[in-house]
Amino acid sequence: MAKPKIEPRLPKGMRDFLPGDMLKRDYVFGVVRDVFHLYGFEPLQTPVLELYETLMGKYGEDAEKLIFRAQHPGGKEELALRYDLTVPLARVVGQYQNEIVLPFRRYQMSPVWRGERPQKGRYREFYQCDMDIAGAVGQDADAEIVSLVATALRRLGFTRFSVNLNNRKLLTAVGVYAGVDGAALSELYRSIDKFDKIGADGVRDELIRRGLSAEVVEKIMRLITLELPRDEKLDFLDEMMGEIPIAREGINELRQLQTHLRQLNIPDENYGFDFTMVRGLGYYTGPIFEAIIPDGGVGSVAGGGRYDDLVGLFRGETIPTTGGSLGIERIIDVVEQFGLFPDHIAGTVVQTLVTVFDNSTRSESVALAGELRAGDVRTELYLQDKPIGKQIGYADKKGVLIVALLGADEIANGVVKFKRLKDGTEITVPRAEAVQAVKKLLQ
RNA sequence: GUGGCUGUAGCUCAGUUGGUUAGAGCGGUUGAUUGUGGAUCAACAGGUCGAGGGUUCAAGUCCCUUUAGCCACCCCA
Repeated sequence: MAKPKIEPRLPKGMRDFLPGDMLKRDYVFGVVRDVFHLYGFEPLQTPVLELYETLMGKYGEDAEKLIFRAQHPGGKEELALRYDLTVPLARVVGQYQNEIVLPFRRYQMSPVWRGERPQKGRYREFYQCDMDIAGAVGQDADAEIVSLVATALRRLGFTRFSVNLNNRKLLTAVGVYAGVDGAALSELYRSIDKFDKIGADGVRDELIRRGLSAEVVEKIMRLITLELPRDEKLDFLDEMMGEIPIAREGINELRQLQTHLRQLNIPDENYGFDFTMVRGLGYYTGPIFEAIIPDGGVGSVAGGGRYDDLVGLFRGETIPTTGGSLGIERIIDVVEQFGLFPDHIAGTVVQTLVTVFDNSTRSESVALAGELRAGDVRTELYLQDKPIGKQIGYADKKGVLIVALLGADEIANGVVKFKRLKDGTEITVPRAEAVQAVKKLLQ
């Protein structure tokens, strides 16, 4: 074999999805899309490229170093690949004030790009599945998002999962309670967020290392590591911090959220409170959530929360907004890991391969393929000149369920023979009944 | 940005304290079998051993540099 002139390879952190992968991905995207529609969310698509200035100043300094710049020679606009779907949404809500009626529910399933060092489960191009409601203040809106996430996970076949709830306002209150604010507060969040990874002792050590007094650290630890039944956690927080206005606000919001989730019939075991859960993005202002699948080994599979100030950056007024994102790449991994793909997601879309015996029968095979397609049978016509055994072998390797055999004998008798490969069943039927016969064999 | 591991056939990988012509499995092609696949058997094709430099009589193997990939940290989905 001659060495190819160009070595085939991908840019760092990019992936190809071969047909077998795509069929699985399309299935997951399809389930999720149906759930979006079920909850009344409308599709939105925005360009891959945004003006650089649209993206700047939204994600924080570190994140912005990861934004891909995009330019063509002589280009006058400063362009960049979108970093997420939330900022484009905010731009859209600011830009189409005549067309968009609030509250605006939209979803978007699209790739985003980040110039990070790739590693397991992290790529430079990956899909996000975002749903957001712009222009809704109440916790009924937050509950819609959480409920949607729970429904999507259920429909994908997960039963044991938990949506963990917290509130940015409570985290702020913890800071007040502990006498920490400003930059030290975000450091504090960062440490608390590591709770899952390094445990209570690890967090305690880190907080002390950050210069907090032992007394303050103990106060914080007691608050965030509550080992209480869910329904008592908020009461306890209320007792401890109820005097702090922002805490009272946060607690009330979570109470309302919980009430709405009950009304929406979300099973009790599928949500709970976790006051160590922080969420990275800086723009959250109210209730936040993260969905975890036990034993999934991938961290959270969905997350989101309320961010009341972001959209206002693109519009003269504040538009309270809440939303979330399904970690679709991780979800696909876990669906695979748990074996939750339905049987009909096979390695091919082809239901029937029409074989060609030789050039004298080719036109009849072509005609048969046309007839099967007219009958809505997904049909591939064999395109090379090879022995019939090779053609059947090709179908078998590819995972095609049925082959159509149409030789001189069959043509002379006006019939066609179908063979189901998994069990070798063969039936011969008149041409007029071909579609019917295939559909029967497929069952 | 920091650290660790790994680069040998299309893919997954062996390759001994340095020693003659670098191997296996899978995959590919052809045939045993010109109207019937999976199994088996046989044959064939396919390699500047990531790149560059060094040590040595001799380097896939040892040393240095470099590059790419993977993993962990940071951060995040």
